[in-house]
Amino acid sequence: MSSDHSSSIGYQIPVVAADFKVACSSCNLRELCLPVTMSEPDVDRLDALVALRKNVKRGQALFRAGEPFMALYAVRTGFFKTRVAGSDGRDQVTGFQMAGELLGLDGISSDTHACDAVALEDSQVCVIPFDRMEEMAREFPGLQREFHKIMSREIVRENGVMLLLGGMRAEERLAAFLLNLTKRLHARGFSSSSFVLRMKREEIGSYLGLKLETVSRVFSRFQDEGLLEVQQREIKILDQDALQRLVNAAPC
Amino acid sequence: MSSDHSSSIGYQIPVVAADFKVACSSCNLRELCLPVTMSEPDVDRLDALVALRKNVKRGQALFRAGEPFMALYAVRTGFFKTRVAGSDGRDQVTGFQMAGELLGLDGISSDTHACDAVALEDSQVCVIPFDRMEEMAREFPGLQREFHKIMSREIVRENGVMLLLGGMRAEERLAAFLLNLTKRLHARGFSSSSFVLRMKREEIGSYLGLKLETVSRVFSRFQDEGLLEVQQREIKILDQDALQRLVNAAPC
DNA sequence: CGTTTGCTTGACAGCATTCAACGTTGGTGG
DNA sequence: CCACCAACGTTGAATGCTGTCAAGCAAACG
Repeated sequence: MSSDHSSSIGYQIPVVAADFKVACSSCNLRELCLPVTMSEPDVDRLDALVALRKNVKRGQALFRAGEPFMALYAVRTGFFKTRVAGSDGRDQVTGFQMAGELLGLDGISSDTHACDAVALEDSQVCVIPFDRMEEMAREFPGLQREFHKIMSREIVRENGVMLLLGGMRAEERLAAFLLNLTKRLHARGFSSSSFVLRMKREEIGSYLGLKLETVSRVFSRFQDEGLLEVQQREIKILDQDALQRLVNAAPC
Repeated sequence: MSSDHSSSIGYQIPVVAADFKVACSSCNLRELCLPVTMSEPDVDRLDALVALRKNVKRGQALFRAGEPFMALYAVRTGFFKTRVAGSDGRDQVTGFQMAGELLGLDGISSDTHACDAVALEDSQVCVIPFDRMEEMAREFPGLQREFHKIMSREIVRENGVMLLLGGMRAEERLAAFLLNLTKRLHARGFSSSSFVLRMKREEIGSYLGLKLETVSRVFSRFQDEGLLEVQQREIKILDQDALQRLVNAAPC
């Protein structure tokens, strides 16, 4: 949209014009992001790794399935969803990413992105050219190890989602989802009992293998039972233990 | 069992006694396994990476969730399933692995295995000490890149399973499962139209988020419709295109 | 202030699960 | 060799959870 406009006034504003030169060494997300285990002097060297930052407006795609894979992206601010498209138009939300989390790992396997990454609110990411990442991983064992851990963590996370999708009932799925959110928000210094959902019911439902009406109904049921308060996207967790018990509970 | 016996006759046969010293350079799975993209001389160096082979009898676990993570395992012969355990005893099969595929990637994230790997038939794996793998990956960009692709491929595979578990109906799930099997068997030089399932109905069901009765029913329905012949675990695909159409078909 | 988008709630239908019985296979021992 | 048992697979009938369809409401946006 903005590029349409710029071309109409006679010259093209390069994409990077809206982006920023930055440094890991001075980033407040260091403890959550790639450099988490790296020593001080090594992190300085990382500054050569993250070339620039990139803004993504709410609703825009950071990348789309089929596009060539060049870089990983670390979420700096904002919130993303990733989704894969089924052959018939169905799509499945495969994850939600917040500050400090990495996007684009799916692209490595075939040098082509396998999913879409869409910003759910105005966001900013650090662009990590993958070739350079691998070069530096060869030089810094700490970076190499951390990167492998991040990929493995993603595999383990998806294992957990498979468990959820494979056998849990609607209430258990939503409880697990909310507990996962609270945990990640807490790790980032936000309140884990009171927060605003960045995604709509339909996106939650897609992620959890439910229809949006079911998500809405379960929210209402949780509220009736006093487990939480819900008003549109505003959530207040009232009984975290009860949610935890739901996740642990046997199916029948 | 054999170690019980050996201790009863007065001395302990070390675990590695049943294992074998081996070389990637002379392995017939080179085109399917880790060294797939590596040049001839580099593969020779890989021989230092794969220390030994290990036999796993049908029903035995190669590793279990909670055990310390030390090595990756490349399936040489046989067939495995991986499963995660839900907190209440439910478990979810997260994958089936055949020759050339890697086991243990889940363990990297926390230095602890996150799932069980169980042999579905007498099997043999190559043991790849992970520390050494990382060392060599720093030395050989080709190995590094291939390893990253393998991890990414696992993430993409799980994305696909999420799509399947999240929105597909029983018939579509089983069709997708069978097509995936035929593809992998074909890549290994086996018939893709006639094969024997290595897993039971319950394990297929767990992987697909279905009960074993449903799996059985859908097999029967496919047979009635002339898509395949099924007799216990023996499968003969009669109409692969129809199965493909099922997977592509819209839900309604 | 009206329109659009997202959320909630109700009634009904459908697909998969549950429960149960029966059939088949393979191994063991009489 | 056959009987028996245990494990696995098949099939039927009934229940139930979630999906579907539809209407109404609330919030966001221009």
